[in-house]
Amino acid sequence: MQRVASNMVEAVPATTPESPLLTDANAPEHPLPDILSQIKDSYADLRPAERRVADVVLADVAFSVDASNAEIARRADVSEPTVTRFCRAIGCDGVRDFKLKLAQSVVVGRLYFSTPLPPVSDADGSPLWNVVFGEARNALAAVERQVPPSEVVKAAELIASAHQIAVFGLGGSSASLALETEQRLFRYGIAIASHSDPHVMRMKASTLKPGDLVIAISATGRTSEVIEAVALAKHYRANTICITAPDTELTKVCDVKLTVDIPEYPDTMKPTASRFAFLAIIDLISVAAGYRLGAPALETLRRVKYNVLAHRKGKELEPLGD
Amino acid sequence: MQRVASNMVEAVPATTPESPLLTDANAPEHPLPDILSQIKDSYADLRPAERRVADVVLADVAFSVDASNAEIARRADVSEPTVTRFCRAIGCDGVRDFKLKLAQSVVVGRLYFSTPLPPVSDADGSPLWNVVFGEARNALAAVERQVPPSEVVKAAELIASAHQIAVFGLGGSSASLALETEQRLFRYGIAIASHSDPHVMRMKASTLKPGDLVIAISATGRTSEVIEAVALAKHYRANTICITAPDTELTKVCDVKLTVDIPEYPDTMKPTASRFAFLAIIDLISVAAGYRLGAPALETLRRVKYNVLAHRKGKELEPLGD
DNA sequence: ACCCAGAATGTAGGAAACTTACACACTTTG
DNA sequence: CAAAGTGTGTAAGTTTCCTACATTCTGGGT
Repeated sequence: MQRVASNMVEAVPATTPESPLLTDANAPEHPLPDILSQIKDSYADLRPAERRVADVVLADVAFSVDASNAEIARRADVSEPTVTRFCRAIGCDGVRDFKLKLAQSVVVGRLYFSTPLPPVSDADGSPLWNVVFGEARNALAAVERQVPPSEVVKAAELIASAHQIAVFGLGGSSASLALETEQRLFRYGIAIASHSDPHVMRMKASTLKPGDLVIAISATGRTSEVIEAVALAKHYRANTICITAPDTELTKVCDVKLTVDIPEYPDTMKPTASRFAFLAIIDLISVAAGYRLGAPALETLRRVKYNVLAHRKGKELEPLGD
Repeated sequence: MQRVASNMVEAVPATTPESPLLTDANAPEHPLPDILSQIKDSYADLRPAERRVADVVLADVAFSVDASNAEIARRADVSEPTVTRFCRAIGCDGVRDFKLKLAQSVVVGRLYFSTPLPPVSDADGSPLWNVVFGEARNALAAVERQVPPSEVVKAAELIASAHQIAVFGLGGSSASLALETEQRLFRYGIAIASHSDPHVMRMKASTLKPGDLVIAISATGRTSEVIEAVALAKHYRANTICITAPDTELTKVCDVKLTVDIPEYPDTMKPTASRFAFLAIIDLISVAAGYRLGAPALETLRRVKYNVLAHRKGKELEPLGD
């Protein structure tokens, strides 16, 4: 069943699927809409003409906020009702509601790029700082609440008992998080390698055997290359762990799912706060795995640390940082 | 002279007093509205009936955003045109425009308040969790307290004006943070590359010229390879920024020093929490650099982000990596 | 005290934006 | 190759908002 008949849609007021994104209990009022994401999410369900509308909106959000139904329709080369239907399809009450939400979603972007760098004040006020730190904290809190310790323990067990581990992450943040995971775990004497090239990922995946493990990292959970590589690994009976957003494609092909939903101010321009959350998850599983490995890991760690220190002309004791 | 005759107002299209808040020439489009303040500011100039409207709006912003002209009029016990006039009086084009800006102001307000901070969850978790999260939070707080915005701004200026940028980070965390920095900044269309091989670092450093920039990342601030490479870069008159611990060797060879001292619980198993701090610093400088670069960066970023959502198979809008 | 300018506000008609209902065109399938 | 069904546009509502004008109120001058 693809989608309900359009007639039905027009008749029924609007079931309001209620974006599952932000189902937080203590949400302030409106759970701060992320229309742009909603558009992207429902893009697959849209009909051709509606997609043209989506393209127009995504291509020039600023225009769409001010434009009227008719103007958008003209630019997308569709009829006005199609625009209305588009708005409904992505979960709004109508064009007005849509434009309102769209207007709200561009605010965050303005904040980041309203050229004069608003309050440069050294004091406290700058909303920029508030947002960066606030979201980082929220991300941590989200992990704390949403990631069940039992899953972390499961992940640690898989890590501790794996013959070898492959970490997959594609694109900016995920790639560096994958690298970070590798760096954390190899210190325990684990055979681990991170990959951020789709081809290499697939090649690696097809070499895996039972007892091997894949850790997949994706902020969106929809990166098809990663999903395919993981599915491939699974086909060869390797175990799979994902660190991603909940209820996404990626979670479906993984044994252990470490997921967080980060309530975030939606803005494409802004660095995503999920990196903080994922970093925390990586810490959790590596610490847990470290303890799980017990003595051998400790010994390895000690040796690594010793050599690092020695190499540094043995100045002082340091955390295993760099 | 109190205010112009209302007839005049209705005749003249709208002089648009142009909010003096953000009078930047090359502001993207709209200067991010703060209607609530505008209402309060112009309250004195309002006519009695309009003030009733202002009261109603201020008393229940959420209602006003959704309500129609008529509903607001009824609640304020005035006629619809009065509501329209009120909107004009505070500098909007009309009721529609007013509601749009009001909706945006609500978001802006939330940004300022930031972190309603969800109740920091209980302490019953395992000590492992408490340590990981506790230290991550401490790290963020340390950045907030110790890193002066002025230094961040200086760093952003250097980044924005650099011909090319090299990021140096050696070893586990620093290498992935360097990669992360590269990923964040290249989105602005900056020529940037990260390096985590000592030899390559030195080679790169010796190719630098005045106007180029090095960003050095080190948790300890004592990684000799990095320090030497930075010194080499400095010898060739490149600018240098470091992200590291305060008062270390590395800071001595850098122009802009972004340092934090993270008090850590010494546990060999636990990865250093400074990574959270450094990640936050990277966010800050990249956001600030985005501001500094202004419109061109915005456009580049928009293109990147838009194209990252590829229309693959003409079907789904999916991310090309995260 | 009265009247009159002019400001303040409401009323009503009309314009614009948005929505609904329906019809036509184009697929898909038996 | 028809029949069912889906997708989209046309045209006619409906709501929402705005303009023009009428009315009421206010304050000052005589």
